[in-house]
Amino acid sequence: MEPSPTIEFSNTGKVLFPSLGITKGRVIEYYIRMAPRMLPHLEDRAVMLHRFPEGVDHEGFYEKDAPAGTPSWVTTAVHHSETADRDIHYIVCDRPETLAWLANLASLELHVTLSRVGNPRVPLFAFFDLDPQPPAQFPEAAEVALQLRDLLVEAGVRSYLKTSGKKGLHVLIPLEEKYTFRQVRDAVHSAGILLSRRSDRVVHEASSRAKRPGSVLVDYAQNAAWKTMICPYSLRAREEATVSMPISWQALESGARPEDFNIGTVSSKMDDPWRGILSDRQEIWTESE
DNA sequence: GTTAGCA
DNA sequence: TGCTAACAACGCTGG
DNA sequence: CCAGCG
Ligand SMILES: [Mn+2]
Ligand SMILES: [Mn+2]
Repeated sequence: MEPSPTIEFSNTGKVLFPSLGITKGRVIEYYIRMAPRMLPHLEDRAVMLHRFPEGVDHEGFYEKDAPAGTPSWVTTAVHHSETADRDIHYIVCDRPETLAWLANLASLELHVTLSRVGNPRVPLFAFFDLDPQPPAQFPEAAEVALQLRDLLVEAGVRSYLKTSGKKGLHVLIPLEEKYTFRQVRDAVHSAGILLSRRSDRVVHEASSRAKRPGSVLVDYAQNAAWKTMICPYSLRAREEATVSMPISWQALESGARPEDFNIGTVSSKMDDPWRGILSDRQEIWTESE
């Protein structure tokens, strides 16, 4: 075991969300207080950072490879990227100190893989990424999410919902660790096709011609090894400092909105609508109709 | 935001 | 020692 | 194979 780390926080007064005056210190405090909720989703997964050292009004950058200066107590896992023909040393955020260190790097957004870093080809979830196509907004995504819920209920599946923190919604189904991404992606795609038959609002392909304005895309392509999803409770790099928030289906029906959940309103004391998700492992459903 | 490299 | 430039993503699909 | 997208 490495010695207990001490982290030197820098520029804690620097404003990262100008329109709300939120400083980096507030961001660090947020991630420290949310660590109990976030670590179960981070501790054995690769993480990708979306960093904004100059704040959300400036361009950010993604970071996968652990940067020079990564402390020795930070866990990393090597993966060889075929595309880039190089090794990537993914950060594995398996302790609160790592979360605090990432926050100090101005990693406003944390994106996680859908599989364990030690078993990257086996998905932990089926992931429905619901993307409203302008001028469609959150209400349209909510309408489609509720239709998707009905379809999944018919198939006997328990599903879990979160806001993306932007305008979309994410629906997850935790799985037995025995499927390939191909199997899961195909099942999500099929459900998208079925949903598009039931609702004119739904589109199931991301091609530019298929993405009709005002529709909601059921984006199945995110179900792949080394693709990522915004981590539950991660901040989003938006002016409003919103959070990707796990919510109940009941809350969605009652008119919950993405902007209800932000750095000022979210705490780890709130009820957890995702309690038990990581042990609620289910079989892939088979659709009828 | 941090580090490597150079004056 | 102090300053500054460089650097920080890739997997997947459609065409 | 490349461009575009998330
Ligand atoms: Mn999305
Ligand atoms: Mn998407």
